[in-house]
Amino acid sequence: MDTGDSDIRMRLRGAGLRPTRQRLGLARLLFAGPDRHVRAEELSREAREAGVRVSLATVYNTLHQFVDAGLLRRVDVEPGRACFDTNLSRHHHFYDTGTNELIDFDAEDVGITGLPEAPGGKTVERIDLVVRIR
Amino acid sequence: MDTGDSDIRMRLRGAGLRPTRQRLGLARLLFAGPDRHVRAEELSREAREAGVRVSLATVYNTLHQFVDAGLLRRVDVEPGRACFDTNLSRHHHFYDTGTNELIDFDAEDVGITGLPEAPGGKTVERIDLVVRIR
DNA sequence: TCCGAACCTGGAATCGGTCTAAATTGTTGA
DNA sequence: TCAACAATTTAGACCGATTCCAGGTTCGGA
Repeated sequence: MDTGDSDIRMRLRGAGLRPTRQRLGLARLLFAGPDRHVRAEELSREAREAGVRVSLATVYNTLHQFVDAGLLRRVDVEPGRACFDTNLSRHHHFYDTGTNELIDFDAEDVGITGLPEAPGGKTVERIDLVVRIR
Repeated sequence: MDTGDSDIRMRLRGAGLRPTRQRLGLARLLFAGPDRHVRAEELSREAREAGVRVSLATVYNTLHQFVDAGLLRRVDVEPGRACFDTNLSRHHHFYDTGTNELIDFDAEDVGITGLPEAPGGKTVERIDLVVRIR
C-alpha cells in the first residue's frame, strides 16, 4: 500500500483531503492504468471486487471531492446519471447514442470559429463539444 | 380554443398524434411566444396555472412525443434532468453554471475544423457545442 | 497518547422520471 | 348518429441515481 501512492497522497494533501484508506483505494482504481470513464455504481462494484471496503455514499463523496480537487472531470451527456473522466487534458467526446459509450478525442487539433461573445459579460469557463454518433 | 391551433393540429396529425385537449394545451404553452427552454416539472406547473388540467405523466409523455415528432429538441447539459428546447434551428448553447440558465446562439456562423473521423465507422448524428459560462 | 476535526457508514429520504392498470376520450364506419 | 375500439390520460406505485443524516471511526497534530 505504498508504491506510487506518494503522488496521489500529495495531490490529496494539496486539496486538503486526508489520504484515507478509502480515498487511496478508489484513487488506485481510477488512476492506475490508462484514462477511463466511470460511473459511481460501477466504481463501487470494482472496489468491492478489489477488496476495497467503501460505502456507496463514500464513493459519491470521493468522486465529487476528486472533481473539486481537479483530479477528475465530470462529463454530462446522459440524463439521469453522471460520468467521471480521468482524462484531464483538453479534449472532447464522441458519444455513441446506441451503446452510451464515451470516446475521447484531443482538442488540440480542433478549431472553433465564429463563437459569439459570452452574454452578460460572463466569462467562458470551458467549451464542451459532444459529437453524437450512432 | 381554435385560433392558431390549425397549424399545431396539422403537425400533430402528421406525427400520428391525436390533437387532444392536453396536447393542444401544452403546445399552446410551448409554442405561443418566442423560443424557450423548459423542464417537465415547470411546464406542469404552468399548465396548472393556466387552467389546463394535465397529469405530470402526460406532460412527460407529451414532451417525448413532441421530441419524436420533431416539434421539440431535447438538451442534456445538467445531470439528472432533461430540458426541452422549442428552437429547432441549428444552434448551440451557452450554459450558465451559476444560474443553470441556457442561452441559444446560432450555429450558422460557427465553424468547427479538425474533428477526427467518427470511430468504428459510425455516422455522426449531431454535434452539440456547450459553452460553459460563469 | 489524546483530542478534535475530518471522515466514513448504513439506512432513510429525495429527486427526476417511468410504468401500470383502469377510466376516459377521439375517431371511424355502419 | 352512435356503437365500438383504439388511442390517450390518469393516479399512484415504482425505479435508479444520488444526497442527506446521525452516529461511530480514524487521522494527525500537540
